[in-house]
Amino acid sequence: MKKGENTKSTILATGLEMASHLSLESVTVGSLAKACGMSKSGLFAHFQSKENLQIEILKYAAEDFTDKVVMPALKTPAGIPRIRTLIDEWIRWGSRLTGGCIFVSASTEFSDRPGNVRDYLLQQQQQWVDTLIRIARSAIKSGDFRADIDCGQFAFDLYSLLLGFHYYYQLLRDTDTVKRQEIALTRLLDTYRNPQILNE
Amino acid sequence: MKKGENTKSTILATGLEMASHLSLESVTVGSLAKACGMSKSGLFAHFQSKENLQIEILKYAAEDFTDKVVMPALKTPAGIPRIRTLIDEWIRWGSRLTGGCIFVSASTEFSDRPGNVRDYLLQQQQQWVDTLIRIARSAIKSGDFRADIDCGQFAFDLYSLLLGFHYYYQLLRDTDTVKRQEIALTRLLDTYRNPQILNE
DNA sequence: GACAAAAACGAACGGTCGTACTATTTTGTA
DNA sequence: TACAAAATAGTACGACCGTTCGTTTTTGTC
Repeated sequence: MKKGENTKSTILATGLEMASHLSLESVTVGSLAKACGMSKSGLFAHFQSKENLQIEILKYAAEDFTDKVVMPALKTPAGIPRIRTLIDEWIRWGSRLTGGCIFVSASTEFSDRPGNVRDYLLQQQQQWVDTLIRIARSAIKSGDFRADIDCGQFAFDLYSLLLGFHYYYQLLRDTDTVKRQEIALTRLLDTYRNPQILNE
Repeated sequence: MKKGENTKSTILATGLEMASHLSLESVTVGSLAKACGMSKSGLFAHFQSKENLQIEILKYAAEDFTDKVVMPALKTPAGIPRIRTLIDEWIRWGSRLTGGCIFVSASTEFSDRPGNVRDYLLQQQQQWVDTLIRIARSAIKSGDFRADIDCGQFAFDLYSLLLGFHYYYQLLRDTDTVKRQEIALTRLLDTYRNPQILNE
């Protein structure tokens, strides 16, 4: 039987969009049920608690994120091209949702709210930082980055940039955001880049 | 008569701490009243709506922020020392609250929620970006920064860095955050710095 | 087409939400 | 000290919250 699973992913997709638009907490069982055209109890039966619903929304988002952001990057040649793909797809992924990347908003929302949601989110985000670090390492191997760089520092720098983008784009709605991000990214990559040895 | 004003600022201080810890939305009239040891209706009478309460909390926070962050910076000699003071005080200001800088969390919370709270917050944040731009301009005048730099870009770069700090510090609780931020800041300042003309 | 399992529904629960009223207490001043 | 004004409290409201439970509908399989 699979009717249930079908409904469930519809619920999660709607819930994800809603969570991005407002917040994870304000995706209430009642409002989500209304948005899905079903009853509160019918929807609730798929999850066993609201906490579970929130976690499943995050899990659903993470799977989609891996598909649409991480995988395409890993398919791109290691080094700067891979990093560029990652950033481009990150921005594109957030643009599909009304409120931008849900992990950014959920992170600020749950950073001080102990519980399973926070634990799950934290694990996800550490994984994301790890991905950034691994991509920096592969850039060293490919020769694009110098060998003596601090990959953890690179992850910090890059994610800061993405957060700046999110903020400028979502709240300020600054029209120069894309340009600003591009300038900052180019400069950041130059900082870590292996000096080109011409005429060798 | 001034008893009321006294109570009001106690309420706002408690509300600010609560909003930083959880979120602006979850500062409910009931819970805030309980935290202040007074009745719901007694507290509510000071504000005319919850929206108003939220705005007044933001206003209260902004006044404190100006006092403790912006003013000390403006008292520091223009240029890189002023920028350093601004950053140091920004970090210190956020550290006083459980959940870090309230403007960061409120920004992600209200970026997609139309209304007076969002309008007020947006105005505040544009003012903040303006402050960063003006500080960059004064750094040009003081000779610390080159004259050909894009001050708007500097504001973007600097605020991205602060957001990265907030994220690493609040959610990930990475112990290297201060070090990471320091490295990134130094590099950023070097990017904009006027080349030192030695032995002139 | 029968039948069990799965899925969705409807109604109800104790609680809390923001807000509106009317009382009561506390305050500053004449 | 009297008294108006300001501040706080008490109570009640309709709405929605997350959750439970029993019922009904839909589904897949023999």
